[in-house]
Amino acid sequence: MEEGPVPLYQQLADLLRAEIESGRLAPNQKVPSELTLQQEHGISRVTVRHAFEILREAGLVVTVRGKGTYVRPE
Amino acid sequence: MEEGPVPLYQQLADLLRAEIESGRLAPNQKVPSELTLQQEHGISRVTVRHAFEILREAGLVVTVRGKGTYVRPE
DNA sequence: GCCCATTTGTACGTATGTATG
DNA sequence: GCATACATACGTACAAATGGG
Repeated sequence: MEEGPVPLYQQLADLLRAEIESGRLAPNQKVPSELTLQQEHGISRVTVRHAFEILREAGLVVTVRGKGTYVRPE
Repeated sequence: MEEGPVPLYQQLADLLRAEIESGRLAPNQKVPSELTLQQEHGISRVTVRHAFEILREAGLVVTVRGKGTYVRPE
C-alpha cells in the first residue's frame, strides 16, 4: 500500500483539529481567519477554505459569513 | 510563449499610474474612492483594492482609513 | 457627545480560469 | 481524465475611522 503525500488542506485540517481537540482552541473561540492562515502557512485561500470545509463537515467548527469561523460549542 | 489577457486589476493600476505620471492626478490629490472606481468601471471592489495595492507597493499612492487614497507627495 | 454618511479594512460565499503532475 | 493548487473576479456583510451637522 502506498500512502502518498498528504494534501496541504488535509494537513491544515489535521493541525486545526488537534488544536481543537487539545483545547488550545476552545469552544466558541474564533479560529484564525482564512487570510491569517493563508499568510502564516504560505498557502492559498482556497486551500485554507478546503481545510475549513473538512472541519465543518466533521462538525468541529461553524462558519458565519462576514464574521469568521468558530469552534463549535459543546 | 503566450501573453494571455491582462487582469482587470492590472489594467486599472496601469490606467491610474498613467494619470499620476501625466500629472492629471497631482501629488496629494485624492484618488477617486473605491466605490466610485467600482461603479465607473463596472468592476468589483476587490478588484479596485487589488489595483490600489499594486500602486501602494509601487509607492505611488498612500491610503488612509476612513479618508481615502492620495497621490504620494513628492 | 451623538447620529449619519462616506470610506477603507476585514471576512466569508461563490464561480471560473490556469497550471501542474 | 482527475486531483491539487493558485489566480482572477464577482458578490455580500460587518467593523472601524473620519468628518459634518
